[in-house]
Amino acid sequence: MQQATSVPPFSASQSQRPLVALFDEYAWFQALSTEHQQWVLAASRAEVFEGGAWVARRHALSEYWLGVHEGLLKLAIYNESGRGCTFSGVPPGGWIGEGSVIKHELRKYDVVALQPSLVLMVPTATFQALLAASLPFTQFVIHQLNERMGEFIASIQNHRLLDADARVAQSLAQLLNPALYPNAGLTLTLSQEELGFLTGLSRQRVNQALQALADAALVRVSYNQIHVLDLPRLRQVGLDEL
DNA sequence: GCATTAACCACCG
DNA sequence: CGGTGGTTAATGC
Repeated sequence: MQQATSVPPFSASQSQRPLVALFDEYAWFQALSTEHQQWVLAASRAEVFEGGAWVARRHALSEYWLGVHEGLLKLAIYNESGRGCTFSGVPPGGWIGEGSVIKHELRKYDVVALQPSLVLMVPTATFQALLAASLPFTQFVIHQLNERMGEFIASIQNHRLLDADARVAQSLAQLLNPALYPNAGLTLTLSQEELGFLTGLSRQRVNQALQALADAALVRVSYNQIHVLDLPRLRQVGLDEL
């Protein structure tokens, strides 16, 4: 894995569209006053990361609040021997890193791009200023933290109570949680190996589970992609027996 | 028995 | 070629 191109000048993004068009897709941005929107646009930037690139490193200063505009990120920890532990995947529409930004802490996990990704980067100072000045922004952050807390609790429950097939189903469903990831589509470009890291299962077991879910017409699997056909039923897999 | 691991190979891009 | 994924045999719980 290599660092992606990272020269952060003050200017707007090097990518195709103007920043305002990117940010305007997010409800929290639309809820800001015009003045507060200008704060964001003046200080933020968009950056493209290659698949496999580090977006942020554990133990580094959290300089940005990160939004996934396109692609897919994951939150994970790697030890010196290269063994990793994946906590969460973050599809388009997801915003991460409030915790470290709010607490002025070093980042507690690595952020890796699993696919070529366009990431919106809001500087820590801007985030703090919005939190202090904007009620809509504060409400959004509380909602976001609350929603993700629920997801992590569900993750622990899934891990301890559900069989492997249901755990895979729940992990996929979590990646499509509209409250956290409003811009995620129904197709995930994600290798079965990565889904194994995400669920704590072997690649082979994930493959079995995906075939079972495909047989039940809940998903369709193709090369490096998983297409969700029936999200409501996928969400329900394994939970009826609890 | 069921799941994981390693190994091998075929296929896709 | 490298990444992905289907399969199998050995091993572990």
